[in-house]
Amino acid sequence: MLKTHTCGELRAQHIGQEVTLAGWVHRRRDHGGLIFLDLRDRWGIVQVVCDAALSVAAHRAAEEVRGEYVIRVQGTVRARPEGLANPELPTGEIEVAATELEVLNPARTPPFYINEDQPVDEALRLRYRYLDLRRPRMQRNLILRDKIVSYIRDYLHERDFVEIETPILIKSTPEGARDYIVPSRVHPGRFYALPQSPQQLKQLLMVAGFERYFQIARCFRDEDLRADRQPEFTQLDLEMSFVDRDDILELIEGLFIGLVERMEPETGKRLKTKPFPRLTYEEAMARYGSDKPDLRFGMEIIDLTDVLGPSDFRVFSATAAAGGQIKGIRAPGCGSYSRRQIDELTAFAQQRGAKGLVWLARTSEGVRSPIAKFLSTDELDRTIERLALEPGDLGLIVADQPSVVAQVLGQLRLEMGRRLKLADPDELAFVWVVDFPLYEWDETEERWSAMHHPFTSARDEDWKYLQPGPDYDPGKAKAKAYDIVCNGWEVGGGSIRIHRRDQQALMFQVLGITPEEAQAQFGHMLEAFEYGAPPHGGIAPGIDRLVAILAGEHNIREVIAFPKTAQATDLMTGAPSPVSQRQLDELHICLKPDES
RNA sequence: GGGGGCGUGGUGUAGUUGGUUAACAUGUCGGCCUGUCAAGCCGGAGAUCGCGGGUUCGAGUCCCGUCGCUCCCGCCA
Repeated sequence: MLKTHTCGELRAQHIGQEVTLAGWVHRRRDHGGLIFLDLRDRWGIVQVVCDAALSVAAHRAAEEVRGEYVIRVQGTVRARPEGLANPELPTGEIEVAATELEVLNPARTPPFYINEDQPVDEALRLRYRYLDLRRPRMQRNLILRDKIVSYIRDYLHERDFVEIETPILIKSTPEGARDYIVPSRVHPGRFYALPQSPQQLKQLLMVAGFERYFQIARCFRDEDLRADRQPEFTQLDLEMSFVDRDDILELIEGLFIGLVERMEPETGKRLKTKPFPRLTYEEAMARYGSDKPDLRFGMEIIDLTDVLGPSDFRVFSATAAAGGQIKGIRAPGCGSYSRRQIDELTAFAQQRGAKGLVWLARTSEGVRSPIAKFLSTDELDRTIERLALEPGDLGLIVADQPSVVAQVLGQLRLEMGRRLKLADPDELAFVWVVDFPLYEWDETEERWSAMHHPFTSARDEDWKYLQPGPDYDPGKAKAKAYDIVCNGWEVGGGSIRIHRRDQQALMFQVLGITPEEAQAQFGHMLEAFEYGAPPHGGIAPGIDRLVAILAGEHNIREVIAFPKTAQATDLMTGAPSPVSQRQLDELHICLKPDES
């Protein structure tokens, strides 16, 4: 090693020791005959004093040194003079008096500050990611990520799980997200796909008899990005045999509770409730307008259809008559919102599909609302009571089809929560959402599609909705599927799988996949199920999202060493980039004329 | 594919209803300086205001297009 100690470890106990340090020059303070260097390595910062009176050579070398130079220093640890300790620094009691200073490598002036936590344009950070990663924020986040992954591995190994790698080059399947595909050189015109998740492979590992499998798995989806979505991301992929839903839920709940509590000293994040509450999908949609509700605050959505449906206000009565809903939320203390603020909220609601937004402010005198004149005293009183409006509160009401009402009020709830700062940033509100529908209707393709994926089991009592016959009604079938949600982020999802060939065939039939197509695309799965597949199920929590939440970051790029931009490019390497004609030829690929 | 936001010395920002030489902080370079720790003091350099076009006597400012970054909708089994 080029160093005997790390910069961060030196304390008063080391006083008198000869040490050799190596690291980056964090800051330099030149007093003429005396130069102070703050030397930084991964473990911390220590002050090096280069005194011309002590070593002319070290002092002369320090005069040439600049920020981010890589240097090696030999010297003696000594106590700082009386009253000159720096309480801001863990090493602040001491300093290293340099006897020798060697520049291992000079550095150009960095394009942005490394020694200050000043905001920098993200494009610049990504272009010079290796410099960005030197900064304390990214060092902290990536080290936290390592601790989290390490905790997860320990937890699962203690419970007899086996970590098994699965291939990155696999077969493309039409279901789900758009695949990243890789051309085959050996087989002209054929392609591999990168896994959207190791879903089928982990199920086959259950057929193989491993019973408890996990993997910290990279997954790839060629879809547009979001703050919580990257084209490649990492999942804790996990599968167990001979389990039912609650076995998976209890395993993961134990993992997350233990993880959060272990990490609390450095994250400052604490659980809002344990054990985790459970909501059915229906409840979540009805009460929070979302299948990933932020439960750090209340502001539940209240059903007013029975109160306002019969009213003389045409919008309400017409909506109720058409099978729609009238629902509202209470925005505490917003009764004094100006016309302008109300207009903003109305525009917000309309952008999300509402035809309009009805508001109702309770004042000390009574009620102020554009629709007050259409409502009877009784209807008004019952609305106020149902919404629990206190004087000074604002009620926001939407009338529409249930999906629109949920969408709009769910978003409005989050928006009001933000405005009123109702969510505690240091609180983690985990919640299970269970009993998802097995299918959702795809409007554009006019067919049923799997809400989770086509290997998800229906609830035992719901298989009848898939059987051709009088009970056939796929929309009614609920799945043995579950999501773990935290602070409004979907942190993971899973299900109990189908393990019988007849049930899998039924599933494909409802999805409109013919037996021939099923054979071509999933033949290996169907065949495997004929060789003694155990009942099994699993879950796949997203590591990036989990780490981001624990790190207090609002974007998963902050917990990924080398992320892509929102346009799925890598500003550091320039990927994606053109390739040579020779490479294309080898792969039997011909570009369209306007795209080459 | 659609909508919103941002783009001004290396970095972070200011720049009024269009009006003289584009301002501030910090960094950077040079000088002075032996107890600083965001060191201090003095001096210097550094911007075709993302790019292209238009309106105008005059554009950082207004309009159109375009590029980049970002957030959201669609999409994400």
